[in-house]
Amino acid sequence: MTGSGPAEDDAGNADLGTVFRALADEHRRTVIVKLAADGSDREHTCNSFDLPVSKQTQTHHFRVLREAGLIHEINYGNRKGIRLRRAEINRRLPGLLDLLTAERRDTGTGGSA
Amino acid sequence: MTGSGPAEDDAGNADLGTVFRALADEHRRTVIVKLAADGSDREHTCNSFDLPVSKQTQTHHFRVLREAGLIHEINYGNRKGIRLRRAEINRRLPGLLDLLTAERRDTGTGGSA
DNA sequence: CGTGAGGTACGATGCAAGACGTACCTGAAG
DNA sequence: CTTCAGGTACGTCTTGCATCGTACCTCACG
Repeated sequence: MTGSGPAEDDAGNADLGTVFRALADEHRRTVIVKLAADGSDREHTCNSFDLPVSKQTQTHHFRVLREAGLIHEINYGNRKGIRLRRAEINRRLPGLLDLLTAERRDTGTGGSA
Repeated sequence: MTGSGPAEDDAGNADLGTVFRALADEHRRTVIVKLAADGSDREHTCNSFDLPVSKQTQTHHFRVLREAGLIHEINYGNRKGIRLRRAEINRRLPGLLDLLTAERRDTGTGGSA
């Protein structure tokens, strides 16, 4: 079903270790959360995430997320589109996106229960 | 004083990064999966996991899992009990244990449409 | 008290990962 | 073609982490 994605996106085989390792980084988690919070699967630009790191490092993070099967990277030459693989994630890892978005909503609560 | 001290175990404040980093390791994931597969919250001994690492490394892994709020370590002096914090996990991270156990069951499927 | 198994603490080591600098590529705008 | 912004590739530095070695602690057993 990965119609648009040829061979570079077939990271649907990534194991849990790869996914957790990708999501262990706060910057990468921020990307996924913003993507998931959008609700739509439309493409985002890299700048829309405001990551406080250099361009090279951003490229690295997006690569890790792609290899973990969490996002698609649509290459337009001198521009790039980032798209959440929501369907695949919900199929292989149901509840994962809920965990991520819930964490962000709960940030700062501090109150037990 | 590692006994019933609650302060050291209140890792319910551990953020998602700590949890994902803990679960990124295969050995630690194995521990949680075996604990979750048991169904009961009874204590397990460290030897029941058959981790292919030295004792010191096992101590390290259990420490990481404890600091991530995933397990309790009951200290009996010269022996230790490991107990899954199922209730807290399901409350703060609902679906997480399902992700872990599903991965183990799904291993080897690889049936991509 | 001595012995032994289980566990921990501290240090060292080897490897993976995050971050950046430099250089280069790609496409749009002039 | 030149310029410029966005992206990438490679090398490097630094940090973090998994692992083990050595030494020490704790309790049960005799």
